[in-house]
Amino acid sequence: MSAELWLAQLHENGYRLTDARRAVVETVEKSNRALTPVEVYDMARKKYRALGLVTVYRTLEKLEELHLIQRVHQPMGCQAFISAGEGHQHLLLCQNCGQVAFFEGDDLDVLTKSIAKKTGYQISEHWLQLFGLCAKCRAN
Amino acid sequence: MSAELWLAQLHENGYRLTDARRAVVETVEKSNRALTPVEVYDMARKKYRALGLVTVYRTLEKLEELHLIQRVHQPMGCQAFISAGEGHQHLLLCQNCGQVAFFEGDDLDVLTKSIAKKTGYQISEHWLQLFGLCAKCRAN
DNA sequence: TTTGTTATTGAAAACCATTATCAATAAGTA
DNA sequence: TACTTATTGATAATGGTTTTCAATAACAAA
Repeated sequence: MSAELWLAQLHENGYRLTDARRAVVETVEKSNRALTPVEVYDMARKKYRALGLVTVYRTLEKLEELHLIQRVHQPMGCQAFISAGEGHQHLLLCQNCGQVAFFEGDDLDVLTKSIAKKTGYQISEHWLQLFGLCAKCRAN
Repeated sequence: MSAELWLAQLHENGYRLTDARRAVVETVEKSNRALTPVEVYDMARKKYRALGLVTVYRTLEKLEELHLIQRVHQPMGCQAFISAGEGHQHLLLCQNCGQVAFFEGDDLDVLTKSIAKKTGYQISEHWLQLFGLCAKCRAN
């Protein structure tokens, strides 16, 4: 997925293409780690100085609505966003540099069914997130 | 774990036992769903009217520090706390009534190792959370 | 028990992230 | 090119959380 495709998606859904949105989209789409609204603001302003923080919030809101980005939950906070993986994916976070990797892995069905049986719950969703060190950080 | 044990833990760690803390501890320890600071405040004030919201925040902070409670992450927010399970446990949340159930299940080792191999990450932690309907809510 | 030290308290103020308001602007269409 | 209206950034408002501070009360020691 490139920034152009994200912009096309926005346009297809009736949103206008503006310099502010272009700057935000290019920033978030390119990042391999989760960014907070303020981080996006700081970075995107290098592309478009007049950008306002409020517009960052509004644009992130729309990108999340279109499932182009997703919120990342971490012990230190849950305000950061990363470009969303395609289909059902889980996250793997580097605790040192913050880099995010995606992985598929629905070997959870067995576990899920066993838990459903034990607890009487009807399970419809799951969140799985792994934490560790990426190859680069592990080397240092 | 009873409220008395939580209070004992606080005392052992050099914290004083006060009516405010007793009210907060009894409220949180008894709940089978995650509570936000304001919810704790409202509920605990029925036991101790003079309680201040600030004290709720401070007490929750200490309980978390002692691993007696843990933060619960949900799509709608991540400010709520529930009494922590013993040892390594995962959460199962009812999307209707909010009831929380714990389960163990470290069948994740196989998955974790496979992901580590594929991605080059060294994995040290994982978060797993299931969502669904509890038996009672499923019946209605 | 009484006393003294000091952690704890609640109220108020400060803080910070997020959201709402609003007039000016500019995107997209006819 | 002109027109409609979504979008913008600045400002203000909001709401949750944290800090400040003087008064209080827990609890250890006498």
